[in-house]
Amino acid sequence: MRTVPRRGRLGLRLLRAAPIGHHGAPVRTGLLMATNITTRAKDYSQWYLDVIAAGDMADHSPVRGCMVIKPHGFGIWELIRDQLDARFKATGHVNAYFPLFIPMSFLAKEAKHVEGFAMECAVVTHSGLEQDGAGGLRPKGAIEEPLIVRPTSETIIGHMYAQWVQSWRDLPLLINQWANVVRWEMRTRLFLRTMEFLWQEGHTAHETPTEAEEETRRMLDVYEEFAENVLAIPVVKGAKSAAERFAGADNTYCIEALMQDGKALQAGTSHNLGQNFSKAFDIKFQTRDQRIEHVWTTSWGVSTRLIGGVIMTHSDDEGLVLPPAIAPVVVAIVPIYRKDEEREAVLAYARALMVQLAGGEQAAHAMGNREIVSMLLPGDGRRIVLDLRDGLRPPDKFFHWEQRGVPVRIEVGPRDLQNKKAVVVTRVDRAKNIVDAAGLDRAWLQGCLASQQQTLLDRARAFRTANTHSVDSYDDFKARLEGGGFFLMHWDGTAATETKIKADTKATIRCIPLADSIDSAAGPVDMRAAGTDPVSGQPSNGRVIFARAY
RNA sequence: CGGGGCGUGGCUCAGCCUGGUAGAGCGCUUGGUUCGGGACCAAGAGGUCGGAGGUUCAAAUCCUCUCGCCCCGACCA
Repeated sequence: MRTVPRRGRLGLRLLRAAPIGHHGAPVRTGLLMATNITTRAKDYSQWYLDVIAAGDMADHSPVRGCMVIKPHGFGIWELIRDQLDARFKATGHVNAYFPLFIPMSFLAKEAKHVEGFAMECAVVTHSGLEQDGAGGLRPKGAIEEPLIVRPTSETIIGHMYAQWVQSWRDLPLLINQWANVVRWEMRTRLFLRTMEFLWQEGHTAHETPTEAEEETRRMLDVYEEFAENVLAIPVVKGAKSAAERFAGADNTYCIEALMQDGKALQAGTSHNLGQNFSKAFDIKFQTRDQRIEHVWTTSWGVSTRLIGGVIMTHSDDEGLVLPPAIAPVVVAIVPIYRKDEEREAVLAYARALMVQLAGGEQAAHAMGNREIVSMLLPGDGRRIVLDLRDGLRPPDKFFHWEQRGVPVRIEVGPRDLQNKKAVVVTRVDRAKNIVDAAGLDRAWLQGCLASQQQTLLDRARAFRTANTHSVDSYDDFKARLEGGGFFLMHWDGTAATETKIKADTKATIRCIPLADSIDSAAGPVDMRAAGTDPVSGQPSNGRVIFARAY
């Protein structure tokens, strides 16, 4: 149930922005705060849902656990997809498409895989419908072998690879697919966990275990670089413990991020599947020395969950904050005028500004709403919009674009026209500045966006560092866990200890970091130094990251 | 799947206990005044109260079942 304060007739509009905002950074006061968004402090889960609603990103579907991704949310996904895809291509991968339906028998071929996914598979058992005699319909014919809707595609791709690979000359096989998958989840959350979600899954086959491991690590590096440079989300690369490993993998690597509420989010995974699937699906090749061997495979993926991670990393109590690199709209120009004479002059001024920002004359198009005119930024899919809606007054438009996370808002009115100025408001800090309109060109925009991108990454990194703690006693760990964050703690490497900690505290090993040193609130922490597991008292080879996770 | 909460115009909710012919605010439409951080006036449109059964002269209200959503647990990208 929503508990959002309703916008009152008088009183609530006078609420002021809290002096402490995102990540403790000061927020400029004097700006009204959103009244349709629950604050993070009051109810984090509700805040998350409110931000999505106010940002017009997604809607609930009539089917439980599924979501509709609305144009603004999908625009974010398109920018993620395109920029990731470019990185996959640059590392030698090509795209293909494998089918949604997988024969049920395929899943059974890899023992651990079936164990991991059996319970969350949607199963197609019938084809066709017939009247049920009570005004409704019922499934008609049972099909011979039930089909499962892919929860992931290792099996069907393994089956195909077995037919495509004969020789070492066919390797490596480097294929990615952009697809939807279905996992029958008990509990769902928009973007973070829905029954159907969009993702990419890379599936590669290699000649040697070394190559497969290199590929696994290479794609992990791609994810890390992408998360930091495009999503502005700092991540820790690491290996999963056996308990958290992908069903069917020899080794799973991941990138882990820390959300504003102190919970961890697995943002991407890369698996070294060894020969598990090649043996299950008989993917064999003739080696350079004329032996027959099974290939070594990998798989790696990121999903629409990344959007949830972006929301929970950057957004504030005023709504969505987007890293400019994935903002479908980067600039919203809001014209301000009173009289008709002013209107014409201001609109002409605003239009000229839009052209100047876009870097030259080009066709403008209505974006959905006929009164919102847009120009594409040359060279990428992002837009500058000019908000000509007559029915809304400027403040309404300010909130509209602010809550959608648009990085730059430019207000132009009669005073600006007279002085050749414009009011520029940046989303990351809500700072308002009056600047010379002549300087607002494409180069300026690129600089402004780059600077906001950097601010977001720096801010998120500082937050993570401040919420990363080295702990040496179990009591200390348990005491501080409620405050959230990453906990760097010694672990004896046994599943028993891991299970006990999870049962006691709900915290899990997020990863065994690859880095030798990790920054904590108290300074760099040596992850490799030997020590003692505070839970079991057994010796430990190094620290791992514990946290409560999404 | 267990525990809790909730389904009433597009949104947020009142009405339910104590049955009697459906309300408010916001939003939307039209006209006017407005417009630099969520305006105001006037006139309108819009709901068989999640669904199905039942009790009753009469059900948003009582009973049963069911569907969905949110929160908390067990499982997961």
